[in-house]
Amino acid sequence: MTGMTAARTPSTSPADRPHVGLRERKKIKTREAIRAATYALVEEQGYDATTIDQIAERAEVSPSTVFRYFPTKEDIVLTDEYDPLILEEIRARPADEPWSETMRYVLHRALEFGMDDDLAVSRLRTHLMVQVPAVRSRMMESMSATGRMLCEAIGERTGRDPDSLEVRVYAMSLIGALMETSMYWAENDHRDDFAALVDRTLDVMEHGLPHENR
Amino acid sequence: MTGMTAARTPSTSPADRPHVGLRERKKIKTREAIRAATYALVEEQGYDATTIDQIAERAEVSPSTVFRYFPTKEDIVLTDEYDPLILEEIRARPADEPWSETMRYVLHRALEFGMDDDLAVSRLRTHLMVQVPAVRSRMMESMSATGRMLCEAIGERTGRDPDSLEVRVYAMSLIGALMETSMYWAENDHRDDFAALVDRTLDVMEHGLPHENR
DNA sequence: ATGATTTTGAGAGCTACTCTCATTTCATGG
DNA sequence: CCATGAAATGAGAGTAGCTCTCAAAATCAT
Repeated sequence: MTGMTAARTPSTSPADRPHVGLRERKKIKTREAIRAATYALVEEQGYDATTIDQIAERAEVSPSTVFRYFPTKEDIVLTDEYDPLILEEIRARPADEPWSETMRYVLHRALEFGMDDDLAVSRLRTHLMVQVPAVRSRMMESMSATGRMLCEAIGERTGRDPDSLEVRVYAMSLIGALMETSMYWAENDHRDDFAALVDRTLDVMEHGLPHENR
Repeated sequence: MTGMTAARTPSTSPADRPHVGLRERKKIKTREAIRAATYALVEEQGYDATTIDQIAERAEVSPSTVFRYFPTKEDIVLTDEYDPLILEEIRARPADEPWSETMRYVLHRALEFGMDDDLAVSRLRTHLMVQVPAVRSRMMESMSATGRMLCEAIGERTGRDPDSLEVRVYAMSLIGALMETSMYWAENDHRDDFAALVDRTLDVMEHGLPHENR
């Protein structure tokens, strides 16, 4: 079910902005060339066996350039710029909607974006997350950034202090839960429907462990 | 030939066990020399500025030996061997005790052990956790190992499948929460009473965010 | 086209970490 | 007490991720 391709990116016409020059376009191309090269090489030889030099060679740039675009090797496979989107999505929800419903809705939206975009990449990413400790670590780092964003959102929404222990703990427990959900999904070879797993996760977060074993 | 093992006194007398030879003792000494050297150097110059060579020199071993004792630099400052202790502690609780109370009790016990042991080291560790991404990452890794242990414990205790999504999600959300609690403590310069923070954390995990802001 | 600015490539350099091999240190049986 | 085997150590070479610098090349503004 890969519907919902309605809201495309709003007009990439060149006349849209006067300053989308050749430079910007080349940068984007380079960035994607590096990522594409990395994905290909990692699938061919595995993550550890893939060196920066190889990536640079296949992407037809110098090794220096690779580091100019990505601070670490892990970042090449992990770019998630969803945070601002999620935040927007949260802000767009009616203010009187219960928080748990907002969360559920927003997460499903995020999944549509992230997975529809390229399911293969999502799978590779979660797979690497399970296999390669360095990637997993980097992923946790980036998710804890998402956690801080969540704190802000909760603060705006409920008037609570976003820096209070309670809000921070709540946000990070959610992040930890979702992290584990991704691992579970990948460990079971992506057989489950990820959205369904997320729903079960949110159930646990709302109501605790179910009393019956399944 | 056999060293006559006398009565069961858990004393550390040398004749107690025949096989705690000079070799074992030296290994322990080396291990602690490396750690002590690292702590000292890190407090003098900071984590990143401290190299393995410096550590080796101050501990009076070769750099090779440092890596023989610790797989990574982060591990030198992060050895937490508490997991088995915690597991034992959980198993020792009465089977009909509510899980949340068990958790609360066990965590407080773990704090007594970990903090009383050497408060200064606990502070340095959590401080590094906030400051140095690599240390934080490594810490998260080791805490996720604790999470898997928790899954086992929950399985034993409640008869649930320890590999089920629900149990794993619950365990990891707890781990994430406690991680954030540590960060909060360190970020506020260890001014709060850590045990009290843990209690507030467990409250959030049990009852969700409080409705009133504090 | 000219000059200013940005991006890139080349390469040196640092450090964490691995691997190998010879040397030293401890354990043990006669 | 010494000879033999096993384990720990040190020395050194090698790899790869990552940083920094500087000059060449590409793009932009006028």
